[in-house]
Formats: sequence, C-alpha cells, structure tokens
Amino acid sequence: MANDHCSMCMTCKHKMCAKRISVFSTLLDNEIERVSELIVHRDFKKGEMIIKEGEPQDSLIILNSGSVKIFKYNQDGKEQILYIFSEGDFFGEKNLFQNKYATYYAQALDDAGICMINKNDFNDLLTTNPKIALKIIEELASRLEKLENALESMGTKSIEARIGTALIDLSAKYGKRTKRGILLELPLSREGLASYIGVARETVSRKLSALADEGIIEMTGNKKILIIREDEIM
Amino acid sequence: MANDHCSMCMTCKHKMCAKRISVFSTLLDNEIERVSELIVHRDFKKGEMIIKEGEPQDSLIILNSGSVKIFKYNQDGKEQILYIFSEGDFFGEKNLFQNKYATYYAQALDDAGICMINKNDFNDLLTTNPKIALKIIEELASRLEKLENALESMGTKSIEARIGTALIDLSAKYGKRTKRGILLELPLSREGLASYIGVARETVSRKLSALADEGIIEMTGNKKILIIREDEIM
DNA sequence: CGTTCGATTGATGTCAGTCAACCCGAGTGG
DNA sequence: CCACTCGGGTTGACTGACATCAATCGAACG
Repeated sequence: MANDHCSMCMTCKHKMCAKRISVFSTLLDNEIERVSELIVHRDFKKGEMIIKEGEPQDSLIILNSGSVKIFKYNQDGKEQILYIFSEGDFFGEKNLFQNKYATYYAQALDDAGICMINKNDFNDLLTTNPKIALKIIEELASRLEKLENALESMGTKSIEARIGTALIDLSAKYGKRTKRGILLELPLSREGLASYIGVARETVSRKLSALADEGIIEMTGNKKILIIREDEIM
Repeated sequence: MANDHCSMCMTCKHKMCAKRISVFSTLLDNEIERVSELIVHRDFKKGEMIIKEGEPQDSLIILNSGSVKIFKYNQDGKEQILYIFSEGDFFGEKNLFQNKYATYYAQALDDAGICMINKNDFNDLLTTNPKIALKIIEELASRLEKLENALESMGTKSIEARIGTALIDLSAKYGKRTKRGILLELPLSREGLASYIGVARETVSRKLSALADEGIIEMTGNKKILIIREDEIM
C-alpha cells in the first residue's frame, strides 16, 4: 500500500497544479484527473534556467509556485525582460504549434515548481475540449493587449511614466492593498527593474528617488515600495 | 431572376473573403459557405476610421483588400502604430472574448474592403470547429512573438537598428525581390514610419539618409526604398 | 507659376546613458 | 568585536544622441 499512497500523493500534487491554472478551469473533475496524468512535475532553485533561447522545447509549462522571468539578450548582451510570471501562469505555448526551439530564456526568480505537459498530449486535449482553446485564446489576447500597451509606453511615454506603469503592473501580482496605499514587494533587483523597463539601472534609482521626493511613493528597504498616490504615478 | 443573380454575386464576394483568410483555411467548402452567410461586407475610403478606441466593438474584422494601420494615442496626442495589416489579416479578436470596447484605432491607409463577423456567430463557429481555434491560437502566438521582438528592439537596440527592423518587417508584405535587392513600397509617410518606430519624423529622415550614404539602401521617390544589403541593416 | 504639404537639413537644448565615486548592510575572518 | 570585503544601491559629472524648433527644399497640383 506504500506504493498506492505514494502515487496518490503524486496525483494530488499534480491535480492541484492543473486545477490552479485558469486554462483548465472549465474542465470537470474526471477530466482534470485525465489531464493530471499527462503532467510531469519539476522543481527549480532560485536562479536556475528553466528554458534557454534556441534549445529544443516542446512542452507547455505551467508555473505552480514561485516567480519566473522571461527575457532575451540583444547583440550587446543587454537583457530585456518580457514577462514576470507567477503562480498559475503558463508559458511555452508558442512551441506547441510552430517553433521547435525556445525563443527566449526563462529563469527562476526564487525557488519554483512547474508542471509540464507534452505537445502532443496537449493538442489531443485541445481537440477534445474546445473550451480549453477558448481559454487560451483569451489569455493570449490579454497578453497581446498588455504588450501592445507596453509598446505604446516604450514608444511614446516618458521614462518616469514607464517606471510607474511597471510598478502598477507588478502590483497586480506582488502588491498588497494597505490603508496608506499599495505595498509592493519587488521580485526584481534594480538591475532587473531596469531591464524590465528598458533603461539603465542608475536611471531607475534616480527616478524612484524623484518619485519618493514628490511623495508619490515611499521606499522602505530596497525591495519594498509603498505606492501612495496611484493615480499620479503614470 | 435578377435577384438570384445579385445574391449569387454577394455570396461569391463573401466566399472569397472567407477563403482568403488562413483562419478558415481548414474548413470544407460547405462549411465556408455557412461562414459566408454570417459575414457582412463594408468598404472604407483611404483615411477613414474603421474603429475608434473606446467605441463599442463586437465583431471580428477580416481585411479583404487594402492596408490598415492600428494605433493608439498617448497623453500628448502622439500616436504609436502597433500593426500594419494587409489582405488576409484579421483584427478585433480581443473583443470577441473580453473587451466590449475597442482598445485602439484602426484607419484605412488606402481604400479598403473588410468582412465582419459577429461575436456570437463566431463563438458558435469556434465550438463546432475546434480547428479554427487552433489556427487563431497559432496566429496570436506569432503576433505575440513579433511584439516580443519589437519590445526587445525598443528596449535595447539602437534607433538605426530599429528602423532597419521596421523596413525588413514591412518588406514581408510590401516588398518585392529584385536582382538588386528588395524593393519596398512604403504604405506609410515619414510621419507614419516615425510613429511606427517610435521616434521623431526628422530622425527617420536623417537615419534613412545615413543608410543611403552608406549604400545600404537607395531611395527612389519618397515611398520607394530599395534595400540593397539586407544583412547590414539590422 | 504660385501654393501646399511632405521631406530634408541645420542649430540648439535636454535627458538618459556612461563612468566613476561613494554608501551601506551583510557576511567573513582574524 | 572590529576590520575587511563584496554586492547592490545611490549620487554626481560628463557626454552624446535624439527631440525640438526653424528654415529650406522640392514635388504635386491646381
């Protein structure tokens, strides 16, 4: 019975993983169970690379715990962060259809647990459960909209506004509402923030200080920012 | 019989529209016909707005002929172009699922014919034809990849490189391969190019002149650019 | 031939990047 | 317990690139 117990554990761990992600939220319990059997679980330590640009990749990856940054390097070796993902987010969906190779790097920002589901298995799932496809389209569309907004910021907004937008953005996942404003626990260093926004790290320092001087934010410790006046930040 | 003839024409016009777009490419002829019946056709003159940010919008729009620019305004009234679409492209897909209002402007760059398909009709179509969903996911994923690359450029690449990337990008749709290189017929003015790339229009002029001096491109008339050495442009 | 609109060119100002110094807290080791 | 180091963060001075403003050009069109 030891074996049974063990497999139960495994299954339960996986089931949680599948239930957590909104893509599967329309499925019935027995369907979730079927999905769970297709899932492989892996753990990564803080700083470990989950995928590397150019490496073969043919699984959808669902983030079960922890945070992950998705980024690319440019010619000069400078990095540009595209997304910060946390619990319940998925990535690698491009590789399910077209690319055989990863188009970016994914690195664990802290200890992270992921669930992987194989390309073919997932495609089967899609054709038998059209609702999953709808969910994915929805998620992709919302990511597109986010990127569109980011692009608009990049092209036309001032650096100050871009930093503000980034802070608000991160608040959605890493912020807690308090009486005095949103308390944001940054998952990134200044360096990281800089390459998320696409500026030099010194500039981030300067602008954050400026925002603090104006009383719009308050910095308590390097990675904690209290956003006092949300509306004035963007 | 005059009526019959007329409706035949209409149907045939619509069918072309549906056949043209890759999203429907997996459908059988009789299915295409069903789709055709759901489609409404409209024509726009050069410069006309097809959709405006903030206005209610609940149709998928397929571009049948002509070119369309998708853009947003920022606070200062500067515009940022997000996409240049041409024959066979579709847009407005976000509104089929979540937003009830358009998140950007769409303007005809020249006389354009579009096909519209209603939200509910389209959703029905999706659930009965899961393959369409797959096609859409594919298309959205590739748009995401494009935007990701654009964002990377914006954040880290030099202006010169970004102009180069934009030219190559536009070449895919508006360029013709010749013996001497790619002949690109720009659908945009300098102003337009500038807001596509996210710089001042004078800067575009200067950089293009510089590229011409180096012999990398050749300008013949304001809207014709011959890209001689593709590899050196980015 | 004049008008108009887009494109180019030139002069100037500004802002973010770069380089460098310095600060500060956390380890580390004597 | 203190000195030292190390990494991340901040601050200042300088530079260079792009935006801005302004003048000019030039092609299209009446």
